[in-house]
Amino acid sequence: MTDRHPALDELRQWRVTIPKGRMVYDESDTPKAFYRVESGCVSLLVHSEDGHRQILAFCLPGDTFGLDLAGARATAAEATTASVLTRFPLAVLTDGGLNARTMTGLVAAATDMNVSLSMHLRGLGHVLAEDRLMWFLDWLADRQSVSRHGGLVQPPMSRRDIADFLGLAQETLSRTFARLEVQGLLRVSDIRRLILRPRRPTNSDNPFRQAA
Amino acid sequence: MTDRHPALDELRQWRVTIPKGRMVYDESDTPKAFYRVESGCVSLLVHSEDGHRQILAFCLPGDTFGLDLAGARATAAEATTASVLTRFPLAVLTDGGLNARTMTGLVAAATDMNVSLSMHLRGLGHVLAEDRLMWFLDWLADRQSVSRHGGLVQPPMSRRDIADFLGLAQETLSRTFARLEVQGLLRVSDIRRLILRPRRPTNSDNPFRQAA
DNA sequence: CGGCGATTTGAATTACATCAATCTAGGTGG
DNA sequence: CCACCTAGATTGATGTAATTCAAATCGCCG
Repeated sequence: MTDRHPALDELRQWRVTIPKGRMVYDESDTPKAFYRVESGCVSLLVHSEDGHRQILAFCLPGDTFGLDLAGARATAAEATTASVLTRFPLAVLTDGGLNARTMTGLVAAATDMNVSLSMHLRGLGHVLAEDRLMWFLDWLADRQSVSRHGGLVQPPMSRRDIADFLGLAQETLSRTFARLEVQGLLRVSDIRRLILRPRRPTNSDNPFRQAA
Repeated sequence: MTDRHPALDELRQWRVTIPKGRMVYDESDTPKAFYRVESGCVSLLVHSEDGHRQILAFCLPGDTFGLDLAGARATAAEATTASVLTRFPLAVLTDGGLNARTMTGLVAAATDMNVSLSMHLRGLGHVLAEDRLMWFLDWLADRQSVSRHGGLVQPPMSRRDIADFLGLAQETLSRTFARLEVQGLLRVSDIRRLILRPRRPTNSDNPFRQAA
């Protein structure tokens, strides 16, 4: 899981440790490297001129991000929690001398991000805040492989981050959490420890996310 | 513009013509090829079990789509207007024998889609329907290079498609068009011919979208 | 223990979705 | 060529869910 694209290991690389809140890169920076999350959580986000904050993706262990070929970053990347990353200089792409397997790994890393962004767009398709939040929690549960571990989910990010990810006001998110708890879909053991009620067995083992 | 990644031309390929409304591929299909739009418009979309339709991306001439490495398509692709596509079999990725330039082109095509999806997520960050619609129209104007051509924009897609792209009800979209026209931001010459009021010159020539 | 940011709660407002009906345009066939 | 038909688009009325502003509470860190 943490090494979804082992072909990348052949690239020049090194570990970097990012403290919570630190930016990995900023919007409009010139891309110099891409990264793989080893531990922690990094969010890709943009700031509108009107102060609005929108998180495009949460990158969890195993995810690759920052593989941008344009002249400037379209998003910023910020450590949501203290994180350890593997840094791959982008220069390898122009240097040449890469074997086919590695190049395929790069394409795979890029398309993985596509899948992630597509899922997000799909999640925002939900009109009701409750549906959006449940969708998010299901996603997180899948990523943390807690489908059958008693439903304990531990969001590594703040409520504000979740709100900015789901396109909701913080207050709305807070109220939605409360409403889901009343409905018995969820129990907030701690602000970062949630217990999901087991989902109905229908397509619990979805064939499409198996090899993801 | 239509040949943003000329390296791909070295791949095995052929032209296909898709009539309006025809699916290029469906959700959960096994990916066999990826495509470049030569003319027309293709939308990438998903259908929720509750009947909700969400368009993730409009692919216009020059855009590449369908470069999926997973075992199944995450989205469907449907011709919004009659379209001509170039079809590239995905087998080339496993066959090997690709030169570095072509592989880089593939990575570039994949990251282009990332940019497109990111822009969309950013657009959905707008809370007000008016802002979302203006963002969409600005995007379309950019893609049609009409910044300085008198502001004529010709959306190739229906109102329903725009609504499903922006996550709005069709009725809301219709009312929002009307409201923008009242405010003088827009004139609806014809349902598929809009005239945008020139934007304030502030960052009209944004350095970041120069080389797209 | 104190303080500041994060989160929650409350009240009022507003924008959007929904349901329903009307209107328009494009296409077909007589 | 025109009447008809249907899908797409608009308009209206109404309910509701989310935003906003404001204040209280919680919780972490020093």
